[in-house]
Amino acid sequence: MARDLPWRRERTPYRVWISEIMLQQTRVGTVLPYYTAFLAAFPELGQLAAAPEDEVMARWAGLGYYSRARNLMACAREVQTRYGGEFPADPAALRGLPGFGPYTTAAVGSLAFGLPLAALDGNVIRVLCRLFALEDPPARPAVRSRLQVLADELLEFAAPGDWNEALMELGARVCLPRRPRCAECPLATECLARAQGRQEELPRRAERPRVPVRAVLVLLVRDTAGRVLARRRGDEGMLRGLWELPGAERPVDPAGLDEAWSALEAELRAALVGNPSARETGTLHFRHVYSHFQAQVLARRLELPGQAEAPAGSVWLEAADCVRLGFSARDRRILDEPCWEVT
DNA sequence: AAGTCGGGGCT
DNA sequence: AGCCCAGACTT
Repeated sequence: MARDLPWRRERTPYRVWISEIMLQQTRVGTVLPYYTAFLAAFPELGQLAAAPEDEVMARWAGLGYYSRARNLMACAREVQTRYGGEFPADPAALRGLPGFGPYTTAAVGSLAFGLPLAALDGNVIRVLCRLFALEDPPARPAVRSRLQVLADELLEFAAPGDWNEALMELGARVCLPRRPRCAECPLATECLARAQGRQEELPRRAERPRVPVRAVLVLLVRDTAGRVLARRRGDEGMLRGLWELPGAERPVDPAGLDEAWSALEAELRAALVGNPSARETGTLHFRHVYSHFQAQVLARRLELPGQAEAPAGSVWLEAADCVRLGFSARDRRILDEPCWEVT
């Protein structure tokens, strides 16, 4: 039995599109609340196309892979101006839109328009690698092409949308990455990996390089009025366009973390607070993992007497603004932390 | 073909 | 702490 998910209730191109972009590299359970809020804020494509960038980014904040949100806005505007506000029911035209790669083109094309395109996502890749006992790691582009051919051949042309959804659902709920539930699988008798007892070994994972570590120091600075010091990130680099708490970071050998934090705190407090009477009221430590590095985060909560001038590039935010504006998950965690270690 | 780009849940 | 996820884009 398939799950009852909000984007399955009405398969309109707009709703299918939003869900597919959000679901890229992101689990259903994570997407659900974002999807609901996003559709409430932008019920139709025209409203998304006309929305200010900051508002869209704020709705996306915390989901990650923010280029998806930027492509989403570019795509909405292109569909509006070039296709009169309606997604084109054509594979090549869809594939040319921002954020539409091979998977999303097939997913939106089949689910929203019934186009005969086989969607190859992580779930389907796993199912096919096991079904045909493919030895080669699917991370390789050559293997990916072969999988696409297999998926194309299997595709049920009478109902490509239902077929894609069913295959992905099978991967998500039965053909699990670890401990697949072969007893519940309708393909168990056809599955070559299962016949060989190797369903747990396939697909073969490509080994990953160890991710570097960065020491990160973040300050939650509040004044007497309860305002919080923050700044908007620039237009380049990671997390661009999002808001952030003042912080500093540097690459570090895990053994030298304490020393790195001390140095970072010294420079940051001098540059930002510059006030020796700033009172430290709490501290917080956690690890935050990004795509290609991990951050060891030390956060300090500071109370500043009076109401000082904000340093260049920074502003004092009211509490309501802290809720409304788009902060990354790292800073959202610091802003929402109820239980600081008292120092 | 490799690197960049977030975040969270499960084991 | 490692793994993986309804990937796309740049170099």
